[in-house]
Amino acid sequence: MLRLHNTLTRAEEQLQPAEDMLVRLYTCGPTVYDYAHIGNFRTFVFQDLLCRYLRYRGYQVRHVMNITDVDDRIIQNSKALGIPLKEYTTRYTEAFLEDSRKLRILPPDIMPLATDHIPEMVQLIRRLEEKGYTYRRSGIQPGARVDADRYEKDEARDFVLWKAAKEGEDFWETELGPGRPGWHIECSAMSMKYLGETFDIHCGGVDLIFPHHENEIAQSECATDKPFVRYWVHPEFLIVEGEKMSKSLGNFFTLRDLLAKEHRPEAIRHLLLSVHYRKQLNFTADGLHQAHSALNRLENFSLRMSEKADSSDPCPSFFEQVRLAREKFIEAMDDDLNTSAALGVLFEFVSTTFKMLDQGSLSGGDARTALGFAREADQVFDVMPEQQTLLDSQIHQKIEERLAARRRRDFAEADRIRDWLLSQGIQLEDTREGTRWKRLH
RNA sequence: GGCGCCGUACCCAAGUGGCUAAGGGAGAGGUCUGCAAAACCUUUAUGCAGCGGUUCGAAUCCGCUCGGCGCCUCCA
Repeated sequence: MLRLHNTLTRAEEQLQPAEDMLVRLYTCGPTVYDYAHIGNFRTFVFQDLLCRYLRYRGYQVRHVMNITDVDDRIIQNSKALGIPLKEYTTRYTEAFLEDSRKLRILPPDIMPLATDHIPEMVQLIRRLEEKGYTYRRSGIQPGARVDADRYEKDEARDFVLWKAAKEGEDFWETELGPGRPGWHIECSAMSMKYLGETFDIHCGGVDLIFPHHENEIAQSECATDKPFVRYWVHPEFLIVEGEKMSKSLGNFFTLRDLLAKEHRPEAIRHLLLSVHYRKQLNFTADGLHQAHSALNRLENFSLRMSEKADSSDPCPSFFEQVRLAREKFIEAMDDDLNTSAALGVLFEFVSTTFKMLDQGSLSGGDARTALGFAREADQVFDVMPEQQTLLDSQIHQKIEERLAARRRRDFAEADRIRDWLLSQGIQLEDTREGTRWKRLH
C-alpha cells in the first residue's frame, strides 16, 4: 500500500482514499503569465508520476488541475502588450500544454480555468460572509474583502477573497460588486466543485504551503465545516547549479530554453524524477548529461531485448527474477514514491539481464518478459525512448553495402558509409549477430 | 528572530540501528571488433561533514560545531 508524507501531520501515512479505489486528486496548476520554467515542471512532472503510479497500483484517479488565468502579473503583462486578457492567457495556456506534452505529462481529467468559475467563487465567498467570517474594507466598492494586492490587513492572518475593480483593469460584475477573485479562492471553489467538499490529495510546490494552502483550508473548512483535504503532498524546490533560480542570476530556464540547447525532454524528465520529491533538486548541465547517458543504457536494453525476444515461454527461474524485481520496484515506490530507489531496481535488473544475455543464458522468452517488465516500469516513469519498429529500407540497404565492403576488406569504404549514416543520425553497432542500428537523439 | 530541510565515492543519488554501504554517470585496465560503438569482466567510500555521547552494535539515535538551502503574504 502506498505511503505518502502528509504535510498536514508531518508524517508518512498509508493512503486510504475515502471511496475505496477512487482517488480524488487536485493539483495546483500554472499561472499562465509566462512560459513555465523548469522549477514549475519539477512539480508538474512529479504530479504526473503520482497520478501514473496511483493508476499503476490499480486506483482510478480523478485528477483536477486548475489554470490560474487571472492575477496581477497577467493583468500587467497583457496590458503592457495591449492585448485582451483572454488572448494573453490562451497563448500561455497553449504553450504550457505543449511543454507538458513534450515532458510526457499526461493531461488531467479536468482542467478548469479560474475565469470560468467566478460564480462558484462568489457563492463560496457568500457562504463565508453569511457565517460572519469576512469583513469589507472601506473602499471604492463593496466586497467581501476588497483591496489591491498591496493591501493592509487588520490582522496578519487575514487574506483577501475578492479584490475591488481598479481603473482600467479587467473585472467581473457580481453580487459582491465589481472586481476579481483573490488568489486562494479559485482553488477552494474549483476543487470542491469537481471533487467534493472533502477530497483525498492536494498537491503543490512547498512554497504554496503558506500562505496559499493554509488559506484554502481556512476558507474551505469555514464554509463547509468539513475537513477539506485528507493528504497534502508538497514537492520540494528545484535549484539551478546550486543557487535558487532567478532571473537576476541568469540561471532561469524555461523548458524551451533547455530544448533549444538540444537537451532531450526525456533526459530532463529523468533528471527531474531521479531525486526524491521531498528533497531539493540541484538542476545542472552535468546532471542533464548524466541523465542522457543513463537513458541511452535503457534504450540499448530495449533494442537488444526486442532483438532477442520471441514468443516462447520464459524460464521459471527468470520469471521469478522478474517477479522479485517488480516486488522491489513497488516496494520502493510505495515508500513515499522513492523514485531513486525504484530506478535503482530497474537498472539493477537491466544489468543482471544484460549479463545473462552475454553469457548466453537468456532465452527469447526471457528477453520478451524482461522487456515487458521494463515497459511496465516505464508506464510510471515514461522516460524510455520510443521503440524503433520498422527498419528504414534505405538504412538497411546502406548497411548491406557496408557489409559487402567489409567482406572485401575495403574498410575505407565501410567507414565512409558508417560516417555517412552517422551524419544522418544513424549509429551502427557491429555485433556477433550482425549490425544493429539506432537513431541518435 | 520563528519554523523546516540537507551534508554518503570524482559527479548525481538510495540506504535512517545489525549480512560484503543500492543504482546511474565519469575515469582506468581487460574481453569482443579491421577500427569504432554497444555489452560484459575488473577497478574507484575499512568509510557516510567534524567532534563527542547512547548501544553488544550507528551513515542511521542524541548533543555540539562547521557548511549549504528553503519558507515566514511575488513564487512550483
